[in-house]
Amino acid sequence: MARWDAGGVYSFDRTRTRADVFAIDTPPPTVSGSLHVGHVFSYTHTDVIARFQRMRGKAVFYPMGWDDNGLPTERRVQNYYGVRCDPSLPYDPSFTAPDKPGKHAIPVSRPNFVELCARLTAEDEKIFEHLWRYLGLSVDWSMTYATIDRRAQRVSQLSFLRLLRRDLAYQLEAPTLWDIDFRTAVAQAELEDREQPGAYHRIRFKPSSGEGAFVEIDTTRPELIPACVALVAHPDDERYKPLFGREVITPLFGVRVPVKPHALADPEKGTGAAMICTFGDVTDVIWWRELGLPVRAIIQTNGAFKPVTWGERGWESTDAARAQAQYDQLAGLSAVKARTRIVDELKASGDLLGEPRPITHAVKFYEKGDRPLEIVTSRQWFVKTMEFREQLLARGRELEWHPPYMQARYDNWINGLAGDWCVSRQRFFGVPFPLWYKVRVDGSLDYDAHLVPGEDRLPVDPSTDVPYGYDPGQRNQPGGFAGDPDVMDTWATSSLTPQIAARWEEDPDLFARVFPMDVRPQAHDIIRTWLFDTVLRSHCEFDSLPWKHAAISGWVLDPDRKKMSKSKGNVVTPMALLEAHGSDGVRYWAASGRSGTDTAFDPGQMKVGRRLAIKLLNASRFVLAQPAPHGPVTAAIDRGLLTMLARIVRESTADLEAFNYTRVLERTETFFWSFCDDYLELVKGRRYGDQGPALAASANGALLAALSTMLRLFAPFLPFVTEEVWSWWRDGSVHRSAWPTPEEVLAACGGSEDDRAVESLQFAAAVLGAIRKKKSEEQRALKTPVAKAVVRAPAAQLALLPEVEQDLRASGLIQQLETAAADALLVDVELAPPDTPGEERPQ
RNA sequence: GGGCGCUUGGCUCAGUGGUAGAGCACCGCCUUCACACGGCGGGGGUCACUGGUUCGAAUCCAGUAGCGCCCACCA
Repeated sequence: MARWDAGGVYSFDRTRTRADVFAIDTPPPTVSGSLHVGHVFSYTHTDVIARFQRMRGKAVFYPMGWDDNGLPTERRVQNYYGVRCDPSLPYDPSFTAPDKPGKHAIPVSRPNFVELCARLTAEDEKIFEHLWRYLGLSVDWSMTYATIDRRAQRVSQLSFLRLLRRDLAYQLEAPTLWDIDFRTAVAQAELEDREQPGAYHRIRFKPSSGEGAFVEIDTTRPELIPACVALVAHPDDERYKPLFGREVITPLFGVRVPVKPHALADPEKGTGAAMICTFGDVTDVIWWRELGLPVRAIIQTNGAFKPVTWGERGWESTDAARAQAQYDQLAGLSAVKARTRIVDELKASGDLLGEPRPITHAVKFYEKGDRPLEIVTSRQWFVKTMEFREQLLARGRELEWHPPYMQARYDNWINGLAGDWCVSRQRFFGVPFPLWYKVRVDGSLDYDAHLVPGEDRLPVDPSTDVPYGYDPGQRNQPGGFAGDPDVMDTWATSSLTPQIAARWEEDPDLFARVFPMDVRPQAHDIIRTWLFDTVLRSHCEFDSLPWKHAAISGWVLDPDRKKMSKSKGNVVTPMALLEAHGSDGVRYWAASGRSGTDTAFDPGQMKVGRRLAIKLLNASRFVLAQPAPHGPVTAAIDRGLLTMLARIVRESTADLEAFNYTRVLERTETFFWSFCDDYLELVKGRRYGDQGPALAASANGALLAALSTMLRLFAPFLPFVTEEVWSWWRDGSVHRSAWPTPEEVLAACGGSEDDRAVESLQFAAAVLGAIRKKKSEEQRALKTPVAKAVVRAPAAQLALLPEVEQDLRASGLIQQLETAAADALLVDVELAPPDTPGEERPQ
């Protein structure tokens, strides 16, 4: 490793033009988590491609980023140091974190908190880099970035301001998906469904006229009755048609709400009528918006029912005193507790019909959260995506997907988009929105009056920096300014990794040499987030794809076919693996996993990889012990070997260009083993001069050419062992050597392919195999001489015999060799008697 | 509900029109002068199921089932 660094083997040559560059948009791993075997797996895939392209002569732009931005870091810092962020506190320059977290979290200011985040992530990054180097990633370590560093912040804020200037970013107060524990908005892309137990409650609503039947609905969230603003049913539903336009009275609270028709109401579900609340789920939001309903919000940002004085606008009740009394019981409670309470009240009032019927249903969660999402009205920043849907689908078709079927996930996601991208988060550790608002004389914020910094000032922190034309004393004062308190979604920054790594608008020369990049390697679970968002940003800013290829890797599954993850406790630490099986061994296993395919964690394969590396070491030692000069390759089986190898080189080059690395490794390995088992055995005697110097030179020439080629074919997969062997006899690094070409291999044996020579080699190997089989069947030592061998074969094959006979006699220890015509190859083998003393090599 | 992928020997997987393959595991043999962190050999599969196309199907087409994943406005 030290040698690679010292020689600048992996340095990016920025004098090269775009056509000679291969640029990789390396995924920045989340440093707050630990690296697991899945990282080793997918990063190896990328490294194989990087090494191949480098040997092909490309200047490989292979940076490394650290994703230290966002909630995972916040959470880790909170737990590691035992602190919590309180933005209202002033910065304390003398603050030092305790060695161990105490019982109670220590409140610290936002700048102090951010300092702790930076300190901890810096330590994590060192550990990560060590592992990557140990694994042998051919990253240019002079080009690292972190998603929270100044460069990333600058790019992130710059890109945001550009979107804002073009009206592609906007602010809106609207119902937003909200995590009540993290107390932040979350985006559609961060949702996941989880099966949760719940129960249908059948509730009756009294007609406001006092006449006619009660209207019954089923709901899983009866606690939201005070937030009910309407009932809804399908427009064609005969049962409810007469009710459309009329009003009903909510139970317990006595609020008059209309009955409305809407096509989304499913007559098959429940009673066919549903309660619309502000807001129980995303369907409520659609109904509320499309039917123009009022808001009766009751859930606060912490998930508790907010205190309400009944009688506010929109909260009229036929019995305000009763409504207030009912509601006072709920105020301050969580949704779950409120549900229990209200069910008791409904039972008492007779408005709950029958018992709740338990069900299991999918509920939306923030993917990192522990409690179901609520929908809370708040002011958030959005980036326009809906209007670009068709164009983004076209970008998806333009992108080359590996494997191709992964494009379906991208299309699926775009076709399912429900709204623009909410990019603001009510968190502390992240890239701040680079703007301020004017404060009106009455102290309220004028959100339409942004104050934005010049691009040359970026990055800014609006909580400490001051907009032009103002002085710090005017912060939060009437007539003054106030900083936007939010930070951006981590994906808002991560979606700019090509721009960050390529130093957009900072180093235009570099940017022009590497952007758009060649490949984005990533896993399939973040196509809807990272890949999609990156395409969006590039499309908006540059009207182009950010890269030409998307190389999608699968997951590593444990033997039970479950995704390996920390929470399941089935993760093996990567460092222990690398130490146990060797980096080449682990890489061998990883490289056997095809693009997009989930792969079983398999230490057995790592052992095989290590064995291959050792075999390569030993075979190389044999090849390089050149007992006679090497010279022109003339013998048939030597030319056959190089012809086969030339074909493998041709196929492997095409496969690696197409990101199909598994096939290359498999094919090269198969060739190498037959090279060891058959070819080396066949030429062993000849190369020592048994058949004279010319034929010895032919064997040695072929051995050297084959070894040189195989080492280079293996180099992207097994960088350590190949570099070691290369250093025994060649100058420089194998990883900077030229990728082999068929022409180069054939040049060593006369310049053209030779089918007949290939057949000769295969024929000789088959005869040798038959002799070995006989010895094995007879349970005799391999050094047992063959008293007599009769090769029965078609005439065409027998015609090949003279060219390989001497090699066969020597390697098979054949004393008497005869031939006979036959339809297919069959070898009669007669071994020397067991007690024959002359178990020695015939001359 | 829509979509994608997978289903080949005990295990992990190649193989996409022409007589079923590899590695691991298993069994047997061999300390051969590159390699016992080794080598050689062997047993083992009606290629999920049904139908179709074809001279011929693991391979192409249609459908079915199971598993996994992605997506969706699941009151």
